[in-house]
This record gives sequence, structure tokens and C-alpha cells, in this order.
Amino acid sequence: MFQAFFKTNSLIFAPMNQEDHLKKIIAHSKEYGYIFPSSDIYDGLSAVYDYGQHGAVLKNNIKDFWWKSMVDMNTNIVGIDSAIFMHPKIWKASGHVDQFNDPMIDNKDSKKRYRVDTLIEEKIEQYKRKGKDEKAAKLQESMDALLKEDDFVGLKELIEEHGIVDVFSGSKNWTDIKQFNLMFSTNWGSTGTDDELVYLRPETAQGIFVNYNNVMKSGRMKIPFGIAQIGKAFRNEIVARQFIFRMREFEQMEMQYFVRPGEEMKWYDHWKEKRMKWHLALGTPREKLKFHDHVKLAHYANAAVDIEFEFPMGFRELEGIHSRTDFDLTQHQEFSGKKLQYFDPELEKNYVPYVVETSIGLDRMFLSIISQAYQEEKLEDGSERVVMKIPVEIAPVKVAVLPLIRKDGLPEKALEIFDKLKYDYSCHYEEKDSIGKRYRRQDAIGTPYCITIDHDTMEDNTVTIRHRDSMKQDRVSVEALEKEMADKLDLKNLLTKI
RNA sequence: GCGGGAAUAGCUCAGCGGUAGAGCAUAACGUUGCCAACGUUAGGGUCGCCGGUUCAAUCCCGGUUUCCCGCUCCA
Repeated sequence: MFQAFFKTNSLIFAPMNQEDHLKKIIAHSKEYGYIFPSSDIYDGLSAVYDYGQHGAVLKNNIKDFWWKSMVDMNTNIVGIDSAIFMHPKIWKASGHVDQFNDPMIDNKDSKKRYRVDTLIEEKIEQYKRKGKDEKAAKLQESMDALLKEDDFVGLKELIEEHGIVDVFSGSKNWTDIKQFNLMFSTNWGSTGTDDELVYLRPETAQGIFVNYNNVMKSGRMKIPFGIAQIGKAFRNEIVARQFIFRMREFEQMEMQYFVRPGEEMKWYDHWKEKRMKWHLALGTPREKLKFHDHVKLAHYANAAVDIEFEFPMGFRELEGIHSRTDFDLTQHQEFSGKKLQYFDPELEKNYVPYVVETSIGLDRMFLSIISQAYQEEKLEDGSERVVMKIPVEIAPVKVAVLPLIRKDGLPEKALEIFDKLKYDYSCHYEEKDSIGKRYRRQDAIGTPYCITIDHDTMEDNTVTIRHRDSMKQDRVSVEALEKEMADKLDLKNLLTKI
């Protein structure tokens, strides 16, 4: 009877350039409660964002999908939740303290950035070449003293005094010396003295490594086995931009897989494939994803690959799969003085396991989902709609229950249905405004199904299910509704694809 | 960090040296009842912040903060 009202929509995508695309996603995210700038009423805080009422749920749903696929789907992987604060020695052992703490200086004309110590050392070499050994020794001595004191003003004076020039621009136009610290630090204890500094973790992985013994023993783990973790990490980025792509406070989903030395490449390939399947299960087209092998490897790795996703600003790293060797456990063994080994009954010997890591940025995953989901459609009748085609199983609002009109007992009937569904799904109930307006509002949020209660419902106890993506409608009985929703919204639909 | 651009209502934006506007959104009432209906009404802005010029600054000038773009950096 109501077929006449429905036009088949022809889903033509309005062309969008990339810059506009990201801007629109940012605006839409704010307008519909996905992501807000942090501290908004105080003009925001650079590179920090808050997740709103729908964003928080979507984020939780992504976490849930990851956790289930990594932990629950594997008999030999467990999950932990380690603290953000960790013993300062951990960051010495991992290499984070020493490798990313050098004072830097920029030349204003060439725009080149230098490590202060290497810049001065070049001058020392220059003096030596010219036979001015005494001058060279004196400069070395001054530099060492100032570096030890972290005296940046003194170091800059030293650079000026010796007339050090930039090799590119020949200019002596230097900025002040700055120290770029990767890690945020905070004061431990209430007195706030310097010797009580602790760091906010720059990666969650170390929380797994330092718990290796605890988990292995308490869980009676047999190699190969994995430890997974989802948690916040903090990095002082030099340039932190592009919305939630690079934030100072962000969340990682990591799994460290402990393997027999020599078998790491087998597992590296295994996880490479598994993780790609995970992304494909969410419906991301294969051409929007690509593997990118690292040519230059980090100090701890013997193989590394990124899964890159085509974000609105181009292909960028979304997830990394790294073969980390035994570097981390060996380092912690040395620094802690505790054995971090495994007795392999087959080989009848002890060894430090090798590690294959999968590490995905949760916020980047979130951005990948909403940037794919956001679509502007031109419909056949000439009107437009904005719809968030989020994979239905992880959509923040699953079902909207809508009485066609606000009288004749329809709202009461609709609330009855809402009360049936609310235990299993996040549901919305709405009775304000015309039905069309309510459908469009749900489209903008990304609600996959709208259940509409009309006058026929009162007669024969059937309702319509309106589909977000196609805008088509089905009619089902209220009795069949719960099963219908369960079939469509079950996370199992995704998990079985991996 | 450097260079460029921007900042006005919840969102998108217009405007002007003389006490602030539109569309959408929000709320109320009426009408309607399956794809962003209509009418009436209401709420919402010290025009990012600080200073200067001026009789008068949202507008001009300087600084500052935040955001965007490019460069630089990036485990």
C-alpha cells in the first residue's frame, strides 16, 4: 500500500575533493556528536580531541571487535591492561630516553634542523683539520660541560662565539635551542621535585614486555603465545595535525606474539595476512589498503611492514606489523636483572623468545571508518542526503524506533518495542518531526535500521524496517523482529570472515 | 619550528568605521502524516583574545591564541 511513496534511490556520489572531504568529516563529526575539539570552550587544545556520545560508542565497538578477534578467537592469546605510569628505568631499557632527547637548533634561513652536539662537533673537526688542536679541545670541553648541564643558552652562545654557519645557507641566523622530548613527563609524588619524574608511556608495548613473566607463569602459556592490550599512549609530536590522525594523546591496540627464535618470519607472515583480513572483514575495499615495507628498520626490528589506508589526505600508516627480535626482552633482562626466558620442552633449552608485534592506532582506525562511511548522496528526486555508512555491526546506534505519528496509541506501541530491543542494542526512540526528517537524522548518525510503527501495526502487529544504505523497507512481524535484528547485527558476521 | 590563509549564532557562511544578519539546526503551538513539509513564535552572539588609532572598531593597525594548507620533523 505504501509502495507508491518510495522512489528507488540511485546513489550517485557527489564529487568531493580530498581537502573538502576531511573538512566535511571534521564538521560532521562535531555536529553529530562523534568528535569534539578538546577543551572547546577554551579555544581547544592543540592536537587533542574528545569523543562525543556517538564517538565513544563507536570507539568501544572497534575495540570490542579487535579484542574479540585477537583474544577470544585464539586459544593462545590473552589480554591485559597495564598501567600508564611505569618505572622510569623501563624507558631507559627500551631506548626511548636516550634516543629522542637531543637538543636541537634550527637555521632560520635554510629551515634545516640540527642536533646541537653534531653541529658543534663538525666545527671541532674543522678546527682539527686546520691544525688548531688547542681550539678544538677547548670547544669540546665547553660543549661537554654545557650539554651535561642542559645549558641551552650557553650552548647557543658557544655557537655564536665560534661563528658556526649553516652549510646550506651559509647563515648564522639560528633559533634558540630547544629540546624535543618524545615523552611527556610528570612529577611523581606531591612535592614535585626533579628527581621524581615519571613518564607517560609513549607506547603500550613495554607494558606487555614487563609483564611477560607474570602472564607466562600465571597463564601457563606455551610458546607461541600472545599478549594483547588496548590503551592510551602519549607522544610529544613535533607536528601534530590532521585531525585525529596524529594526536598527542592516543590509543593503541597492540599484540605481542612470543615465538621460538628462528620462527619469527613465519609468524610475521601469518600476522600480516591475519591483520589484513581483519580490515577487509569490515568491508574496507582492498584497493584502499596496501602493505608498505619499511626499508630503514628501527633499532629493534628485523622486519617491518605497515598496513596503509587511503585516508582523505592520502595513503598513511594505519597499522604496523613488526618483527622485534628479542631486543626488548633482552634489554629488560639486563636492566631489571630478572630472567625473561622460556623453557622449550621440545628443544630442551631456555631462550629469550622473539617477538612479532601487531600495533594499530585506534584513533586512526576510527578515522578510517568514518572517512569511508561519510557519504553525500544525490537521490533520484534531486534531493541530497548525508549518510554515515558505518559497518552495521559496529554502528554506535543500532536501531531507531519511530512511531509514524504522535497519536492514536502509536508512541505507546513504539515504546513497547523499544523496551524489547533495548537490552540487546543501543536504540533511539524519537517521535518529533516528520518521519522523513527522522530518517535523515538517523542517516546522519549512521543508524543502520529504523523500525517504524504505523496504523497497520495496531491491527496486525507488523512493523517496517527501513534500511539505511538502500533506503528500502521490509515489513516484518514484531515477533520476528528480534531475530531479524540479531541476524543482521551480530558481531559474529564480521568475526567469521577473519 | 618556518611561510601563507582563516576565526562572526549549535552548523555553513554573508556583512559593515556608527549598538549584528541569512539558511539550516534547537524549543513551543497549530496544521500534516513514509524520506530533511508549512505557518506563527521563541531562545541563542561582549563578531577568538589583548592592546593601539579614532568622537566611535566586529570592521583599520600591532601582538597573541587556535584551526586549515604547504615545508620541515617523525620510533
